[in-house]
Amino acid sequence: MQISARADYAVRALLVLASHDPETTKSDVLAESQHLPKKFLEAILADCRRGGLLLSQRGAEGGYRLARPAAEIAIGDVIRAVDGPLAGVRGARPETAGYDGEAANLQTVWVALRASVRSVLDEVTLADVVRGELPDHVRTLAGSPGAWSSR
Amino acid sequence: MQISARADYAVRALLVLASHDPETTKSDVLAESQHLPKKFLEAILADCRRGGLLLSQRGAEGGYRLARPAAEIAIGDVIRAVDGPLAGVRGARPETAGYDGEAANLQTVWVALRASVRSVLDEVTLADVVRGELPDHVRTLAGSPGAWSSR
DNA sequence: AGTATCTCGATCGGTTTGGTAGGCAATGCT
DNA sequence: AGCATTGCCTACCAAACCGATCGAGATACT
Repeated sequence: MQISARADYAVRALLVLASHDPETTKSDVLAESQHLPKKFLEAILADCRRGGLLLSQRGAEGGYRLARPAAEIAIGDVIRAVDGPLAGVRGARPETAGYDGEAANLQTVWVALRASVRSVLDEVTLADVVRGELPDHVRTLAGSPGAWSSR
Repeated sequence: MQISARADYAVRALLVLASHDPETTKSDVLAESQHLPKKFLEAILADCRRGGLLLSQRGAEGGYRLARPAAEIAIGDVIRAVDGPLAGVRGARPETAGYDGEAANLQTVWVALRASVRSVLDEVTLADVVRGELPDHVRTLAGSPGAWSSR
């Protein structure tokens, strides 16, 4: 249940792109404005391009731009592009589990967990984060007691 | 956002222990009844013991048993015992992020995500899963449209 | 004491992760 | 045409992690 460096960097870079929409921005600018390792970021941006989130332009005056409006790209889309499926059990999808005995109902828990994760990551878009206006559902979660303290 | 083999195995073993409560059960039985690699499971059970979830008895007639009633051990407790914090960003806690610029509000998203994960894993206990009676909140999530299909 | 169990600590090989380096391909400017 | 700029691909590397195992230490029974 960890957000990898790839996912974190990808989201941050796309947030910068979203705020510069629709002009193209070069990777240098993205890396410096969020203090990300340049070459590593390039590899991540390539994943986003292959995932259909980004368009790229080579050569001088080149750079990247969003393939869709920022309001139509969810955080979950970005994570899926760089890390694969949002949630899984031992590398596989929760619905393909096949537990028996006392663990028979465990599958339902994992499915509920995935649904819960999706309810956050698939509802928040890049535009939401840039504008600082998160969906009510997400604001409620972040404002619930103990949300900001470790456990 | 993956459930590791350690976490999956740990939960399944503790579910068996919960159903045998309060008698001690040896790792052999746990491994066979859920088809888990025996020696690997032992290492995982040791983590649970150090985490205060299990009591162990060495030697002949030894085995493991729950340190608390099954209704007072949440799935989240088990995962924390074997994998550390439930949710984090690049190995650190979400609240220690320190984003700036366009990503300033991203921290709130990660905190909401963690709260969402906790709302499932910290509300479901071992006893719930064994009895097949999950909290309403979790049943609603698992029953929501699309919860059982991949994306 | 001896022995059969059973847990515990250390270890190990392979994969993934985070990050770097260099060369090639495409584009625009002069 | 020639050159500077910028993305793209392959390879490489160290460190961490993951799944799994071996040998030793603790306990109970005879």
